[in-house]
Amino acid sequence: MPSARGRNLTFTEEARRAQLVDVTIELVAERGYAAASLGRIAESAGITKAGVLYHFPSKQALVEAAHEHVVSALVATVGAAVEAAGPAEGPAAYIRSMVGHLRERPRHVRMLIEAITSGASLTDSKERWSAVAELVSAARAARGVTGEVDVRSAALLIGGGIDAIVAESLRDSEYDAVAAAELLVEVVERGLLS
Amino acid sequence: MPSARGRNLTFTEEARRAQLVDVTIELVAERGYAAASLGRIAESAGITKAGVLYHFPSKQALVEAAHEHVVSALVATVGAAVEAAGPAEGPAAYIRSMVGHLRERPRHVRMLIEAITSGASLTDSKERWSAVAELVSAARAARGVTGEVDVRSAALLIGGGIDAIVAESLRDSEYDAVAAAELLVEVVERGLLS
DNA sequence: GTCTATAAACGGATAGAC
DNA sequence: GTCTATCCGTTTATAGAC
Repeated sequence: MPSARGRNLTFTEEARRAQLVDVTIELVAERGYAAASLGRIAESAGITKAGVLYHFPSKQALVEAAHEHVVSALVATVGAAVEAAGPAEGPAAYIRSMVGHLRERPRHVRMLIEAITSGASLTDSKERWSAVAELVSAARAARGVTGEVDVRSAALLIGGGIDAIVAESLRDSEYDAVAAAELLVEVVERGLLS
Repeated sequence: MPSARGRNLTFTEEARRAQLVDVTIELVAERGYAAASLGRIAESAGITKAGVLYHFPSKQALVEAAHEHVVSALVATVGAAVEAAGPAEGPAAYIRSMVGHLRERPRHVRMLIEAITSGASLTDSKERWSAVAELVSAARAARGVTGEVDVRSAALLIGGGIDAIVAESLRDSEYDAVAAAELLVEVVERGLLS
């Protein structure tokens, strides 16, 4: 894959880039976006500000790379889980895999939050809920459920529930996110899929 | 009420403080926390940076005052609505008043988001969900519902749903947040209160 | 009460040495 | 490929005039 630098990357370059993306995610996660300055990123990586800017043309490019990395990991996991499940179980698979994936990657969660609140162009809200809305529609069709439901709102409620569960398990590691996800699945089944 | 400055405030001081809190909320809402610098706040208020720091000892103090203002308005509205409703209708009243209040105050929403993501000490997550959890418990008792439910998770799902609805209506003013709130009420009734 | 002036630190980014 | 050195803008905050 050609890189953002317009040529192929050497192995060491690739490794450095990956390391920089990694420390960026960590810094954003632990101390917030504002604290993730070039200086601190460089320090965490063991090089200097200028060194960082050799690998990425600007701080924004680095942050975007970090954001992309996090999103790619998420969609890969969740996409596979949803496809593995049948249409009738799509929403449940989505909920379980989202909660499972994010619960195991607290640093990714912070990164996603910052990206969303910073009005990131990458995070089209519609992109998220419309995919979930289709899962809901497909599940209702597969189950032969009659009646009308606003699938957009249904999707938003599912997404909001997931966010809340993940956020809580981030704050309190004792919180049983898996059980909460099962409750959400049940509520969705009873309230939206029947 | 004695002020943070350790004495009573004159009327003009009070007015200035209120104005500064107001422009702070507006700036945070429109351009994000990072863009709400002392300089821009001062400019928006028609005075200078030093002038701002006469009224508030630091930028952080000003931001905290703005945050408190927003939270106070929210809890006053929602608290009244919940008390006006009976125990059986507590969760529904909570959902409707939260969505209604925040939908009418988009700037407050942004302020709240920034406060939460900035790891504000003021926003004890437990403080929010435990109050809602009690509403759920009371409603179940008032309705004579049997069976066990994790009220903490129930409260989190309600809160997450509200957040998602409000966020969406913030992004798309065409979105029917009131109808979405009714869907959430219905889902809660069917999935958590029966 | 609000101003000017200024300090001191930090932000991202560039040039050029090695 | 990474460093030193530097630039320039911006930030919060203070001192002291008016």
